[in-house]
Amino acid sequence: MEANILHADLDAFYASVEQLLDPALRGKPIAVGGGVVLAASYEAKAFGVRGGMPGRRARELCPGLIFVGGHFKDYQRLGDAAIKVLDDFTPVVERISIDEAFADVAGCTHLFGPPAEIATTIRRRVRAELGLPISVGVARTKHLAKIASQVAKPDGLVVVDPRHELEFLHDLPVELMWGVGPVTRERLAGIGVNTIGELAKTPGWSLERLLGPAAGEKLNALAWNRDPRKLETQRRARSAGAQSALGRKPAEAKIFVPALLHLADRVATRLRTKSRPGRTVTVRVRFADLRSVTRSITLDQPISATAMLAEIAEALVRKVLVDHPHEKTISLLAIAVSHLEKQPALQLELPLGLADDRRRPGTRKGAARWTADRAIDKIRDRFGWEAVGYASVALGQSRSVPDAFRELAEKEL
DNA sequence: TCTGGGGTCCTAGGACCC
DNA sequence: TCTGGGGTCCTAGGACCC
Repeated sequence: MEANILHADLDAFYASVEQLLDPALRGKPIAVGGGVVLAASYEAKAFGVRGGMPGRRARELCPGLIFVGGHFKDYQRLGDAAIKVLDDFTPVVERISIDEAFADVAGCTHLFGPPAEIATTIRRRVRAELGLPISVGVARTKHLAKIASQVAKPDGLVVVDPRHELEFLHDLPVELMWGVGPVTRERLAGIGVNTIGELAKTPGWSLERLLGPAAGEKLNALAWNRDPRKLETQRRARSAGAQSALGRKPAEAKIFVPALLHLADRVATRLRTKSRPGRTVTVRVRFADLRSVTRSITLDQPISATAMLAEIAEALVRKVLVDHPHEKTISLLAIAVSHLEKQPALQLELPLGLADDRRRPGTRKGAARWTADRAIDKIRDRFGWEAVGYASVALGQSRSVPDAFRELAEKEL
């Protein structure tokens, strides 16, 4: 069995793009974002600056930190271009995010040489054609290839010889494994397990007791590099959602009703565009102390109408507030739709003549809404998102992340 | 003026059916 | 009639990833 799986990962992607576009930023600690750090350059990471960190905290850690506004269109363009380089070698590419993908080169080594050579060519081309550093890991399994690319960073290549997989793996810390975050790392440390080798030696029943049946089984398999996963080139999204941090707002209808309408508009429009209505609606309400609560309902029929989604979300939020009568302040609202179905575009939520029951959204009211949504979708197709809709005044001021950044994170439905 | 926004998967309890 | 078991779906919460 050869090491045919590549994992390619652009280094500090957004920050590298900024340094590419503005040479004055090269070699300097920079952060993309403002209120919150969306990405940090390696120079900034050296000071402990991390993605997701509040801007103020980042400035404390790194006094010379330079904040730059995001060139989101360029991120999309350059991320796509980098993945396209992989596509030139093999059709078996699984894109994980804007800046990261797996490729299986088993079928093309006769054309392009051994996997390590292909990886070297990919790195050279991305550097020459796009001006960006990219790290690549090469191994026999996805999990190992992913770890190898992390080890290779920044701007490196690591090939794991199939004869020496466990030697490579077992000295590494457990948190390099896919699926081991802060909580699991601490739990493992509690039983004296810090490296992947120590994890491999831990009996299965012990891991299962500590982490649950699925995680125990999975981690043991990964620690011995028994990772049977194949590349999935055509993954469909299983849910779609939108959220908005509100700062601190009173838990009142005049706040959450318009905010939910705005979120429902974002989500439902995406569902309609892709003809993927969904049956389960989930809302999340975060309180002032950052604890959050969810409520969900699963409908008999899938929905994608903006007003319908907004109404259901509103009912669920009211349920949350009834269950938490002492919470007077909310700091975030979220709507997600799951159990997505695939329906022919013209069949969406046409009136079915059923009673006006919340679980049966195909009502007479539904017909008018369907028409209204279609009208709004059409206007936006021609004149852009801002031309019409439910732009929320309530969200206007506190919107901390540009819409363009949200769109980068959206998965293809 | 105390931390973003998009996702995936797992768990556990309860309802319900066979 | 009572008891039990298995499977599936729903709901709420949580860990994790980019």
